[in-house]
Amino acid sequence: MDEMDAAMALVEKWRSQSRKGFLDLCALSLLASREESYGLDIMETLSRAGLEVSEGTLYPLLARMTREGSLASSWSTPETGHPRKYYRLSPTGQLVLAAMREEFERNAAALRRIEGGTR
Amino acid sequence: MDEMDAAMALVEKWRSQSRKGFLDLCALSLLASREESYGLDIMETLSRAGLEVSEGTLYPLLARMTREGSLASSWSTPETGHPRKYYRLSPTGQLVLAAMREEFERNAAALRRIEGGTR
DNA sequence: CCAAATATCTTGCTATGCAATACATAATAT
DNA sequence: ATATTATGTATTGCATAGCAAGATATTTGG
Repeated sequence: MDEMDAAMALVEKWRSQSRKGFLDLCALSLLASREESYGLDIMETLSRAGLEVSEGTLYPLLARMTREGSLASSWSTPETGHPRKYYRLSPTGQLVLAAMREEFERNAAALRRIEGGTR
Repeated sequence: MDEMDAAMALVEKWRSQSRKGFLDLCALSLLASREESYGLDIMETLSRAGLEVSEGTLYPLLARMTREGSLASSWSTPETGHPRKYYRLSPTGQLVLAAMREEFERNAAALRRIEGGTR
C-alpha cells in the first residue's frame, strides 16, 4: 500500500493545519463550562474528550489569548502543591466564543451543502 | 461598544486561521461530488454554499494539492471560450478526503463533549 | 540527597490564508 | 480596428498558529 502511505503523510500534515483556530474554540468552550482551570488540567480534560494537545501548543495559546484579552489569569500558590496559573473566560472572551461558535456552525453547514452537491 | 469591537477584531484574525485545512476539505468534497471543475467555478460554487474564498487562497491551494497528488489537472482549450484548467479527484485524493472527513467528525465530536462539560 | 512528578515557558521551523498584484485571452462596445 | 470589460490563472510577501524539542523551577518520594 504505497498510495495509502502517501495519503496518510498528507493527512498528517493537514491535521496540524486544520487545528489552527479550532483549538482556540475548544479552550474557550472548556473554560466556559468550568469557572476556571490551569494548563495541565486543560490538557488532561481535552485529552479525555479525545483531543490530544501538547504543551508546546497549549501554553502559547493560553498566553496569547490572555494577552489579547479573551482570558484572565492569576497565579495560585497553595501551601501544599505546585504553583499554578489559573485561567478563566473574560467578558470579551465570552463575546469571542459566541462569534466563533456561530462561524464554526456556519462553516459546518456550508460543508454539508458542498458534500450534498450544491450547484 | 468598545469591547464588542475588540472581540470582533480578534474573531476576524481567528477566522482566517480557522480556515486553514478546512478549505482543503471543502475543495476535495466539492470535487468528489462533481467529476471535474475549474478554479473560478469552484469559487462560485463555494460562494453559493456560503463560503467566500478569494483567488489568492484558492489557486495556491489547488496547485499544492495537485503537486501533492490529491488532485489531477488538465487544460481545456475549447474553440470558443477561455482556456481553463480542470481539476478532478485522484485515487490518492479520495483516500485523503475520507481520512479528513473522519478527523473532522472526530474533532466535532470532541468539541461537543467539551461544550457538554466533560470532566 | 537524588530522582521522578508536576507545572510552565521558549525557540525555531513549517505551513497556510489572503490582500495585492500581475498577466493573458476572449467578448463586447466604440 | 481598437479600447474596454469580463473571464481565467498565477505569484509575492506578510502575518500567524501548531508543534517538536528543550529549558526551568518546585514538590514529593525513595
